[in-house]
Amino acid sequence: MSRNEWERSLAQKLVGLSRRWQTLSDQALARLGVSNSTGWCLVYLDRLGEDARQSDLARAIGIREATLVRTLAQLERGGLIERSPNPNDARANIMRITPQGHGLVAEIESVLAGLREQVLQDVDDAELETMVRVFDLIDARLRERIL
Amino acid sequence: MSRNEWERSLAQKLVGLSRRWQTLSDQALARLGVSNSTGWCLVYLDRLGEDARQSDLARAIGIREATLVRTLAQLERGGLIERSPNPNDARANIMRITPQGHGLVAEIESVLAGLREQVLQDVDDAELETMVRVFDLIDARLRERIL
DNA sequence: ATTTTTTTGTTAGCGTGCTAACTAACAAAT
DNA sequence: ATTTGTTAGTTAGCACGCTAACAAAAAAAT
Repeated sequence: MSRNEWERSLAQKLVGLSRRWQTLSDQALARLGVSNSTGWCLVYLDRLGEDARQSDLARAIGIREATLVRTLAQLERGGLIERSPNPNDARANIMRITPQGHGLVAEIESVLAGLREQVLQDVDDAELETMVRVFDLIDARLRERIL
Repeated sequence: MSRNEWERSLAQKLVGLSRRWQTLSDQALARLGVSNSTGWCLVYLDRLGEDARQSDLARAIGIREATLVRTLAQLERGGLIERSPNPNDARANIMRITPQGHGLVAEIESVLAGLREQVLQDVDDAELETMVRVFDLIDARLRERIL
């Protein structure tokens, strides 16, 4: 197997893996009434606190602001967050997690952690750290080529 | 950093990486008039030959048949493939790559290989093979939990 | 021969990422 | 003070994955 074939194999498996993992997360979170996307959004919002901007949240999650808008609207519709105008800056919103939403955060993290544990059970610590390190290398190259 | 934190890190980076890689592939292939999805579809179709079923093609690419239908329609609209009824089986189509489409296959593969080479330049052979191996481990667990 | 099951492909509609183009508000420069 | 630029958020519309439900044909079972 040539280097090129290994590379192609990696690229293909990466994409399929990512897709399946997200699908599985969606299924696992379904009984909580959130998806992988909305769930992560809630978790990060909780972590960042109430003085975070939507742009901060988007960056933390790794999506565009424009994409986040829809996700937030879904969470708001579901009664998990509320948005109100920011008195200090009329452009910005203040995002607050409702009590109902707050009660979900820990559960979401727990479900996702359990899923990861199962899915990664065959991967030892050294391999795990290698993967993360290599992902960072790859991501750096991707980011410098994007745009 | 706990095992759980490493696992979360891996999951997050995986998804972001996959998304960015696809975006970059789309950009790189744009001047050929195909996207990452339609490009791969054409490449696999070429590889499988003309007696392949749409279901075979979908499985090879790793997407659902229903998803493939739209992709094939795009390729057909672009004049890169043609579909005609299969005389041996009235349910099935015969998919043929047009001369124009055929001329693109090698170029698509070349562009994608070049991109991979750049993006993976910091990853040595051992790491590459480790990644592929671990991906297979993870994928097996994912697949056994899906549905 | 008829009924039942499986296969093949399709449509419809959802979810979630993206870019481009926009408004409104704030900040900086002149 | 006015112009110019930047930042925050939004909308509109595209791409491409998915599931569910379907029609038509083929294959298998009775």
